[in-house]
Amino acid sequence: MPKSVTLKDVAAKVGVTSAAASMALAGHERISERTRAAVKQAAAELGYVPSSAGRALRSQRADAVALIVPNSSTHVFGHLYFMHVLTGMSTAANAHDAQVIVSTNADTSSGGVAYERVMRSRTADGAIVTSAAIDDDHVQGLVASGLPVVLIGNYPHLADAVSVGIDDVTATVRLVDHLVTEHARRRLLHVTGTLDHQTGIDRRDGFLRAAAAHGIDDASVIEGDLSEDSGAAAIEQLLRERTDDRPDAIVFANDDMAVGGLRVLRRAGIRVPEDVSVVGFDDFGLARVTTPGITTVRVPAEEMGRIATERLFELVDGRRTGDGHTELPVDVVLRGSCGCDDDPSHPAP
Amino acid sequence: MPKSVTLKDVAAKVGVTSAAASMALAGHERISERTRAAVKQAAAELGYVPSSAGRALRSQRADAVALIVPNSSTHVFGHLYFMHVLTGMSTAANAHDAQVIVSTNADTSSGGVAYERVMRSRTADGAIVTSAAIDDDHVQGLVASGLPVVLIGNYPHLADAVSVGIDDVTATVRLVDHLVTEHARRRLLHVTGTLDHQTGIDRRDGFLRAAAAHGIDDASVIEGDLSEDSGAAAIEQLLRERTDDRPDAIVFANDDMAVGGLRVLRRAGIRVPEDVSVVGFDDFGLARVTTPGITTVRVPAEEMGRIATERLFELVDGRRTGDGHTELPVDVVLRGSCGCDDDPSHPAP
DNA sequence: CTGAAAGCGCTTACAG
DNA sequence: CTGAAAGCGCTTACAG
Repeated sequence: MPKSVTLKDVAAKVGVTSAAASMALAGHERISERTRAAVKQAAAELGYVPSSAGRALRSQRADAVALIVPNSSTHVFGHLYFMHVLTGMSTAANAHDAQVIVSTNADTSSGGVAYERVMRSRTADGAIVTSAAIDDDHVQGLVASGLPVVLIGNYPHLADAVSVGIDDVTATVRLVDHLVTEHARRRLLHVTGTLDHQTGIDRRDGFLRAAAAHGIDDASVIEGDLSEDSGAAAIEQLLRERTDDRPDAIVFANDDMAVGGLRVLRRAGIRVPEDVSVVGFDDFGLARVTTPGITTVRVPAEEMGRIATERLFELVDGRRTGDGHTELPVDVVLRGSCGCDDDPSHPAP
Repeated sequence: MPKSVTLKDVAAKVGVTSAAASMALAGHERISERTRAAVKQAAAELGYVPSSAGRALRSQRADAVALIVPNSSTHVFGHLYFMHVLTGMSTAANAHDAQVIVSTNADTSSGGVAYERVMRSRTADGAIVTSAAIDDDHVQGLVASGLPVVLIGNYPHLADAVSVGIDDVTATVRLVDHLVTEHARRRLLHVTGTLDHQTGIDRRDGFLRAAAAHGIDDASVIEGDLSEDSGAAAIEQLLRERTDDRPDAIVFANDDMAVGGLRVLRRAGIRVPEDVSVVGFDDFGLARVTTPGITTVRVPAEEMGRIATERLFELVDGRRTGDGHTELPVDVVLRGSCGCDDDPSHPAP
């Protein structure tokens, strides 16, 4: 049982009131230097640490920010993406002496419970929401309520929200440009992400727009759900339904699906990149490790988490009004799966 | 600005005191059923959610548990391992209506700040500590202080700690047994993990013990640090220093290093598994995705996180005394890198 | 200038 | 049985 050392204990040891001790620790002018030093020493000796509950109640501030993850399914939660976002959040939160809370819905049925509880119980001063579906009412509600919220991603229908994201359309256009220009691919297939998320729509639109710009009007699209299995299923469907005139380039909306697709292609004896180019999206770790490595777009998830959290503190501190979108640049990472040389250098130790 | 709805607001709406409203919401007998219903309805209408600070201050309980990650380096933090542990923690914490706090040291120099602050500020009722080094004084201090702490891993020198882990020695023995018995490998190399962590020592000891049991007395060992690069560096060293009598089986202390090693072997034109068998440890995601897939030990990280958190709540609630180790079973997962058939089935959707 | 009360939101132990 | 005070730990606004 931790006998919590309270401010009163520190004060008693020095012989002042707890109010005085509080001011002394805060370095307040009105406390004599002598007393300040004595209080600080007593606090150190007793191992005093302010009670977060007491401080929070008094200051109406939790000194904590929450990461809200809409669906807690292992599929989504297991994603390296969240680890990167969380790392970025931690960096920013540490700089502000704030805690990071991770909030998940236990099951999908419980809907917005994680949202509501974290926010209104004032357990956190604000929240980062990522991977929210376009029609997720809870996000709408949160943003509309005026609570400090920063979204990661693009939410064109929530114009007055603060958000941080990348340009999925342009990034996908660059992938397609590369396939057409550098590798002379023209029979294009796109396996989409979840189309109830803006990223899914944007990457598909980028694909279609780029194909059209190159005068390719028979580009095809299969719907996926970002899981490795759905990537595999899409390619199985392709091989089953189209025995000739198969694509010579496949643009997967993320690396997980590309991994599943590569597996099916390999089993079918179709060579990558000789017979078909493959590209993915994300570069959170998988794409570097497959054979061949997957050409992809590197999404700066950690930086997104960090910047989103900085924006959130600006909001919480009232240093910023409640709108504005920050767009981060992305890089296309060329590896073997598109037909480029697989990066022969190995990362410096 | 979130105009927090307080218990007083709810009480005022119904015309009772906030004390009465509190009891009504708690379903206390002494409040008439009629009033109870009225209060509950008012609370719902106003969107009342209890203030976590008020409740925490009063009840001396934060209803939160912390995951303490000793070194925040991206290398460690980025690991899928933590995501799995965090998922398990969330499951258990949700069941107890508690929040999950992730606490990291901003930089390695700041030592035990994350430990001390989280715990003594009573921001969390207890903590899970994972991946702590053997000589980490902070862990010792935490455990000794009597605060509720559950460790993930094996800490033989902290006999009175509550911990959850696997048997790394036996698991590694099983890997070696497989290589020797099924694939007739006898020229064995082990690339270790970090030897200031018990897992590193245990996996090395398991390797050496199993080799000896098979009458192999020239098994060799190279020290690694669990990073992909150190796996690559170990194999580069091997190829440089030993031009003949090279190993026919390499046991990496984790999958990340095995990935780095596979890359170097492939560039050197050495075939896996024909020329050399490779096995790893962890199975957090990478091992399934390489070509060939990596034979490995599946560490039940999510379950470890879940069970550790359940133990922690037992400790916090006083339902358990402060010692005892829970050992979880592990499975060896056979894939192509050891010489077994690469799993031809693909996971059911 | 300094001492000590008030009050953040909550719930339980006490007084009536 | 029920009303309302007390107090968790903190810090600021107020009284002296």
